[in-house]
Amino acid sequence: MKQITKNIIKNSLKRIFLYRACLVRLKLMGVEKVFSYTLANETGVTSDQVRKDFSEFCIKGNKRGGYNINDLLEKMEKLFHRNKDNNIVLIGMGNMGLALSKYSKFVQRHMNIVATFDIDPFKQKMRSGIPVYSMSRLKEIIDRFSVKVAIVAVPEISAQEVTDELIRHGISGIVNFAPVLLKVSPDVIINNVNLCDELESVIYYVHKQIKVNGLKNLELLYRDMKY
Amino acid sequence: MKQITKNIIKNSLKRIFLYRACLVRLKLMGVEKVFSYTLANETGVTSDQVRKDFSEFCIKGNKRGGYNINDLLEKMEKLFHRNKDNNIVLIGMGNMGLALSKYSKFVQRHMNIVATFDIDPFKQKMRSGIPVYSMSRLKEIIDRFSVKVAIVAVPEISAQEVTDELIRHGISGIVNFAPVLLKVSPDVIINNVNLCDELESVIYYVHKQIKVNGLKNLELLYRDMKY
DNA sequence: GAATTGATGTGAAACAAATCACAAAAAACA
DNA sequence: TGTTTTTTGTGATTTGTTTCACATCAATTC
Ligand SMILES: NC(=O)c1ccc[n+]([C@@H]2O[C@H](COP(=O)([O-])OP(=O)(O)OC[C@H]3O[C@@H](n4cnc5c(N)ncnc54)[C@H](O)[C@@H]3O)[C@@H](O)[C@H]2O)c1
Ligand SMILES: NC(=O)c1ccc[n+]([C@@H]2O[C@H](COP(=O)([O-])OP(=O)(O)OC[C@H]3O[C@@H](n4cnc5c(N)ncnc54)[C@H](O)[C@@H]3O)[C@@H](O)[C@H]2O)c1
Repeated sequence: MKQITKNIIKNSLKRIFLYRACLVRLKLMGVEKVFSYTLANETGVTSDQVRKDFSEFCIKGNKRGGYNINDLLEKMEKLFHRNKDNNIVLIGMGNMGLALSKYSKFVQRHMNIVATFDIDPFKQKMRSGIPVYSMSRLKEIIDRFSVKVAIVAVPEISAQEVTDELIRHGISGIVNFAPVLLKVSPDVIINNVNLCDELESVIYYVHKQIKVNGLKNLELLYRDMKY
Repeated sequence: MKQITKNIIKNSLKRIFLYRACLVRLKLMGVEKVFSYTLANETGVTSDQVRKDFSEFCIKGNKRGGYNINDLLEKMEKLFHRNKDNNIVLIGMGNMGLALSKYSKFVQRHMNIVATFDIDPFKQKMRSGIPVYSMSRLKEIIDRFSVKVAIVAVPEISAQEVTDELIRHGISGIVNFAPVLLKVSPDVIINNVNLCDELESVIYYVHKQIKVNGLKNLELLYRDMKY
């Protein structure tokens, strides 16, 4: 039986995001050049790891000269298709959907939520600048804005049905906030975000730490915390 | 240079959460017994993996008889300290904080947000049933409810300062929604949730898939999606 | 009650990821 | 110009994780 994924984000990709955030910060501070160990220090990984990660994504620096921040950022922009805008739709304008629709960082990173959708007629009005449509207009909007990626923030019970509809209309990547495992064909990318699990795992490690050694057993922690 | 962690959640622990969610569902449907391959099918992993994961957490079943769902759930409850309630504080009652404070699944899983905090006086009133306090009452509440875990949902710029204060008052685990790497001593558990990165990674894989082979190169995807 | 069947549990093997170690290249300096 | 220094880039090694393979046990069948 073949293993299907739940967590599509490779660690190397996650780290690339970390490096980039760090580069943006450094650039704002007027820094122009970094070495692998600069990034390593800032992000808590090793300098070897930084270079290996860059190597994996075919990012090259200058022997002895480190990396030019602008170059690096430009390469990353291209890698993540951030030269052009990415249009996103969001389904479910409840508590979570509303928060996400107001989040300005998405736009800053060229991820535009062009429209949101909800079955509840009371929610179908302009909220926080982004229009809230009824589900009947889903196909129209997806086509008009060439949307490929969607955020699912509907209740657990509706998530599969909404997903099926999205895929039918041409969506091929989904960030899913509902705590269910969506059943999709393997050419659709699903990234599940389960905040209960995130919180619970912290509780697990905190309790474990307290139990083992009154808040002080670092060795054991390190073993579990490595990834 | 030692590698510090960013992603504290081991995959085996994440999978245990998956299994549990599945068990709860099956129990509601009246099922009493599962085999490793039942869970495997439902969660998209292999049955070997299920058994190995259980083995790691010292969970035992019955030779040939599979696992009794009630037993299994009980063992997991204990493993995750869900027999007693876990009190949580939430800092930052903006868009994200508000959504989280209204999320009913936390309570269902015995994770109680006992109080929320904000510097903005306009937000310091009862909202959604949970009180919003000024930061001056942080220590009092943490002590009163023996809080060990906090959710940080303040802007990037304030996250480190808030974290330092939390730790000073005895918090030892944090779920952090601000897109910054918090600097803490290694006995504090930090779990960073970065929703921009989660969305962006989906975009990355979707674009890659399209580029490589007009939406059809599964082999390559599988390689990237494995974890 | 022996033989068969169908599951678990776990060492061994295969695979993947991270770390190490060092060659190569470029800058600095003598 | 030659030597030293510094940092990249990447094979080799180590460490960690998943998959495989099978011994083990318990239920079922004959
Ligand atoms: N609120 C949180 O902090 C939080 C945290 C983690 C996960 N989640 C998950 O995110 C999802 C949404 O949570 P929420 O708190 O915003 O819930 P909510 O009930 O506030 O909002 C859900 C929205 O989805 C809409 N909806 C329902 N069925 C729909 C359908 N078939 N098509 C379109 N829209 C539909 C509803 O009208 C509602 O507006 C849930 O699955 C929840 O488990 C929420
Ligand atoms: N809104 C989202 O969907 C979303 C998504 C991902 C990440 N985030 C992150 O979560 C955090 C909060 O986002 P948001 O959209 O809710 O922002 P927001 O501005 O709506 O809310 C932030 C809240 O924190 C309070 N605050 C500021 N400084 C504080 C301090 N020192 N102590 C206590 N409270 C303080 C503010 O008064 C405000 O109420 C940010 O770091 C953001 O990047 C938000």
